[in-house]
Amino acid sequence: MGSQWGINRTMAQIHALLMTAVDPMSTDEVMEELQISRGNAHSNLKELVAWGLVRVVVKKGERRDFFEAEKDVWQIFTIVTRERKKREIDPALAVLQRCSEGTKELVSPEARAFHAQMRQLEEFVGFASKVADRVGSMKHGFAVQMAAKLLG
Amino acid sequence: MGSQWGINRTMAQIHALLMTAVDPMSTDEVMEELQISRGNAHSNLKELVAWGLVRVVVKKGERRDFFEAEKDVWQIFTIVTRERKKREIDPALAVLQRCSEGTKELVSPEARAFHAQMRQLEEFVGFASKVADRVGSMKHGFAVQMAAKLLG
DNA sequence: TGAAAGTTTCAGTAAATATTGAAAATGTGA
DNA sequence: TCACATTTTCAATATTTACTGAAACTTTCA
Repeated sequence: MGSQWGINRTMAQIHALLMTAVDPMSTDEVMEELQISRGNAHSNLKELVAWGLVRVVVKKGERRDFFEAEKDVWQIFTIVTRERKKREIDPALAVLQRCSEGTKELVSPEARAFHAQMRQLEEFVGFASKVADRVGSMKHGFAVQMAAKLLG
Repeated sequence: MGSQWGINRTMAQIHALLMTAVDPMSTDEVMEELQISRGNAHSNLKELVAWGLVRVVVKKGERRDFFEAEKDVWQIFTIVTRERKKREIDPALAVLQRCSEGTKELVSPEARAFHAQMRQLEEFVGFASKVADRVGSMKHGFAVQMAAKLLG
């Protein structure tokens, strides 16, 4: 499912596997189940942990690490919202601000059209940024209320 | 900018070029400006037209096609919202419905956990689908009101 | 009708990304 | 301290995706 969408196949597979697993799994179990190499399992698990979608669990008496996915759908959504904002919206906004700032003084018709276009985009992306912040920090209950209003 | 994000480099470049161009451009002008092959220019222009982000303009007395980008930022947003819903949310929802339907009757603890997880995901994606519909058909003015409430 | 202008297709190639597997590094208990 | 279990890194390779350029096709008008 997620492979449609920016995320690579293995990472999506591992996430799905952990989401539906009853207990935390070791790297070896993941490798075995999905028939992938150690390096691949390792790097994708690391990435999932970096996203906050998967947690490392230490079992007492066990030396190796076990992994467990966040299963609450709303939690997953807010994590992904925050990460994507950070990785996609924030850098875009920075670029747009430089573009519109750097062309502010130009006077040729083309330059003025360009500047106006950049300003509009900047405004929109800035708006998106604020919306993402709000949504990413909403509690589930509040989101449901919101939804009721929006869809009612 | 857009290359962070699912869209390939050339397509993003062409869109950016047309967005900031004052007049519609021909395939040859696009090729020349971006130093890309005819086939590449052609297929990406076609794709942009399929998305509805670019329109074909026929100039009288001119045989070849000219291309012009939608420049209104809110319009672009609603187009992208609708397209992505169609391409990402709808198919995902279909898969989830099959998953949860197909496991409804199973009784083993693992299967029940799996089913519950699928149900939750299905519910969430269904919600996302409705939100996308609403947002994708909002008028700009209405969205601004909404935003004011959300951010106020 | 046919030659010029323009568009579309597609097999081959290039570029970008993901994956492997083995070696190096790190941690742990005796 | 060493031997062993585990994690991490990374150069080589495989896979996927994008791009080229030339040929085939279509349209238009003299």
